[in-house]
Parts: sequence; structure tokens; C-alpha cells
Amino acid sequence: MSKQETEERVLAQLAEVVGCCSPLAREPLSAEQSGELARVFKAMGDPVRLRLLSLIASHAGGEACVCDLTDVFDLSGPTISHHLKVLREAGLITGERRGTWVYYRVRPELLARVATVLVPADPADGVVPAGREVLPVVEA
Amino acid sequence: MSKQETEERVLAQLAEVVGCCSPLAREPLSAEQSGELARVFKAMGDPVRLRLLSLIASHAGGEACVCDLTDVFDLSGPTISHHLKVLREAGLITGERRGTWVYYRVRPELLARVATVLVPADPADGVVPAGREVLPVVEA
DNA sequence: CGGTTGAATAGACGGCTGTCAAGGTAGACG
DNA sequence: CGTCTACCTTGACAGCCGTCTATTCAACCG
Repeated sequence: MSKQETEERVLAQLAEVVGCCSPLAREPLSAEQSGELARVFKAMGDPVRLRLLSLIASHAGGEACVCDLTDVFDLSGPTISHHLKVLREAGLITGERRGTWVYYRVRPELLARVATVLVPADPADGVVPAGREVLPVVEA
Repeated sequence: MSKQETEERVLAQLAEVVGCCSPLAREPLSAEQSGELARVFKAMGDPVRLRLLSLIASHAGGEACVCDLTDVFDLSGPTISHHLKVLREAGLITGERRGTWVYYRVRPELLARVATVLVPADPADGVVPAGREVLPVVEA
């Protein structure tokens, strides 16, 4: 089985999980929930911001200096700064000044929370199709 | 261990996965990839659309008539229609007319694809922290 | 056929957003 | 202190977005 076939298969399985058990599909989101979530999705709804997020997340040491980010894009400094601010206000990243430079790092908690809306996060909920079993949490 | 403690624990584990192994964190997204993804996130970046998506996904039979959706919101029909169109053009839902009514259903494949950006989808990639093991795909 | 109802389209309008140029602030270094 | 560098803030402006009303389309029913 090729790599691609594997990916397609896993994707189909994931789709099955999403379709039946994701919190999104289990019960309607409240106005409040959808408001909070939408804020995060909205922040990720821009190609530049998504790339910034990815650049920061994948950078060595888990953090990236603004100077590492500006060169990648054909955009002015203020524009990058603006996008970083949007990501920061959405809670997706944090910024810290150390000396001359400002370093950004992602907050995986928030990405995780978003992911739990799409795929079930609680093993206790248990409804997992064959082939994508999730083992229960092992007590410490 | 309470339900909430469990959730927090799982969330922390998920964050660990996202932080180290999600495609988003493994290597920077290309301009093209981020463009495609951003289109989907943008469509989900509105509270009304997110709620519509959730209402459709969680509705009995996996599909919902437009008439089921309009009453939930304090919005005009055309506005709902507009949001449904945005979701449709993002590939998140499909609409089908049967007689007088139009029924919408979600396309879990696309939600799954989005999810794979946040959490690793390929068991072959394997780097899964203890407590959240993913079994390999069983060959047919 | 004409009327009624469910849904989509067209057009308009206010507000938000992405972008830039200009100016401001914080730290490093003589 | 002055100046240089890295970054942010402000203000402006074009374009997009969410919302509405009015209109159109599609299907059912007398």
C-alpha cells in the first residue's frame, strides 16, 4: 500500500470519526461557544497568519524572532506586526521581548482546544470506529 | 478523577501532540497550502456559520432542511442563505433540493482534512505520547 | 393556469480588514 | 548623551463582509 493510499485511508477513517462523534456533530454549538471558536478560526482564516503560525510553530526551539518572519513575506513590517497582534489577541501565540528582539511562540493548548472540536478528545466518550482506537488514559 | 480533570489531562496531552508533531509545527506551510487552508478556516470564522455547521452536523439523519436552520437565528432568510453559500463554496457542506425543501449535510472529509493539520493523521508517523496511542491501520 | 410557500439572487449600505507610509518606543552600543 | 536597530502604533484608504429589502426562481396545490 502506497504512502498516499495510506493517507487516504486514514483520512477516510478520520472523516468517519468527525462525522459521527466530533463535538461539532454531537450537539449544536451554543451561541457563546460558536462565538469563542469563531474568533480563533477567524484569526486562522488568513493565509499570511496561518503561515506565520506555522513558521513560528516549526521554528527551531519552538520560537521565532520577528526578524525571522518578515523576510518570508513580501509585506511591510507593520503589516506583519498587525497579523502577529491578531494571532496574539486570539490567544494563538505569545510574544516576549528579550533584549533587542521579540520572540513569538505558539500556545499549543489553544490549538489543541480547537482540535477537540473537530475530533473527539475524551477517550471516555469511546465511540471510535475500528482501526482508530484510542486507548484510555493511564492513571499516574 | 473527575470528568473535568480527565478533560484537562487529555487536552494537555493533545497540546503535546500538537506542539511537537502536528503538520503545522513540523514544517512551515507553503503559500499555496496556507491559502487553501485559510479559505476553510475563514468560512468557519463566523459564529453564525459555525453554528450552522454544527446544527447541520448534529441534526437527525445527518442532514437539515433550511427551514430547520432559519428559526434558530434572529436573521433574515437571505442572510442564512448567504452563509450557507459560503460554507458550500468552502466545501464544508453540500445542498440538495428534494421537492419543496433544500437539505444540507456536512462533508466530513473536509473537516477531517482540516483536523489533520492540527493533529497528526498518519499512524505511520508514530510519534504519539503515552496515553494517546493510535493503533496501526489493519490491512484488508 | 394562478396562487402560495420555501429558498436563492441582486443590489445597497455600514462596518470591518489588510495594507502601507510615517512616526514613535525600547534596548544596544559607542 | 546620541544614534542605530528592531519592533510597534497611528492614521489613512481601498476592498471585502455581514446584513437587509426587494425581487426572482422552483415546486407544490387548487
